[in-house]
Amino acid sequence: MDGNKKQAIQEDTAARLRAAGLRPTRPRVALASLLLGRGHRHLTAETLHAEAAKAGVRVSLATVYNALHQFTEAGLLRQVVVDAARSYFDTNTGEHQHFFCEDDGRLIDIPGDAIAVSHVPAPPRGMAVRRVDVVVRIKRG
Amino acid sequence: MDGNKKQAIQEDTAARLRAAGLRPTRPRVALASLLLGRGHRHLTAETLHAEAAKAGVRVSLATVYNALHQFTEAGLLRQVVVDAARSYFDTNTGEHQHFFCEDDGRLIDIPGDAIAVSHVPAPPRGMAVRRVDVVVRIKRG
DNA sequence: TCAACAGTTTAGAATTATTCCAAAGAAGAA
DNA sequence: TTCTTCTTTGGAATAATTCTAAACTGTTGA
Ligand SMILES: [Mn+2]
Ligand SMILES: [Mn+2]
Ligand SMILES: [Zn+2]
Ligand SMILES: [Zn+2]
Repeated sequence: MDGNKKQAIQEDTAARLRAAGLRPTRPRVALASLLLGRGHRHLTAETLHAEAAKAGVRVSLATVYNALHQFTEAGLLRQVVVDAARSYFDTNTGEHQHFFCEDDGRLIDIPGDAIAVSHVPAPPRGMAVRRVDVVVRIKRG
Repeated sequence: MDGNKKQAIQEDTAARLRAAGLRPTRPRVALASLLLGRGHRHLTAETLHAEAAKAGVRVSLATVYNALHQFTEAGLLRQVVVDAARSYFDTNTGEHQHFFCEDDGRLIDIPGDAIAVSHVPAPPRGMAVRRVDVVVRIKRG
């Protein structure tokens, strides 16, 4: 990727962060560029940290965790809970669901209009539905 | 609960464990009796450990974890993943789904015949669907 | 009845993911 | 610039869970 394009992406990213009420600091711009640059992805804090390192961005793991949570709060990411051991973050914030491969821990998107959940009962009085998550657990065989 | 009834429950439990290929040891019988005695419940290792202690059963936390996993493997329990922080176990192994209250971490059953997931796409070639989990996340307000 | 083996329990250490902390650094406003 | 407010960060702290190796117990078959 040439320098001009990279800079353009970063300015775009900075604008998104500012719009979300987050200071476009060097670490945040770098992480957000990595995250939001290349289509939809599912990744963990460790994954992102490693990817940043490979891209020559030196950020602490604490900063990666901070950024992931702040981005999620800001609606730039969505957190996916499928495995008790680790937390996944999803750059696809649109309505969709997931296959979760129990063999290798991989997540695969299921378009939101492909799947339908019907007859969800009303929640207990005083409670509001925040989201309906569907996880289709799959395995080899 | 009188002694006779308690003993009857324990003999019943021992039989279930034996049928599942698990030696009916004192800790396992005690835990299984607590778990399978009183209707459907959702609980964590800590919860069960505390409950055992209150019932006068001294078992280590390691044993609680072992038992929960073995019981799950044997089909006496089902594990529910809704919160990245802790693992829930469900004494209801029938087909059903859950409300998850994000305020207090409580799980509420949704009968399996009340909810329906349709148009689940076929999994990738060579993969089989193990289960479809639906979590309706709710909160106050 | 009981030895002997295999499976089980357990205390405590280890592991792992994640969060916390307090000091040093960087961004925005003036 | 200068000042103020966020941010970042290395390292310590947490918390859930797993591991380990030694002690213990259920089962079996002499
Ligand atoms: Mn996608
Ligand atoms: Mn954890
Ligand atoms: Zn996704
Ligand atoms: Zn349930």
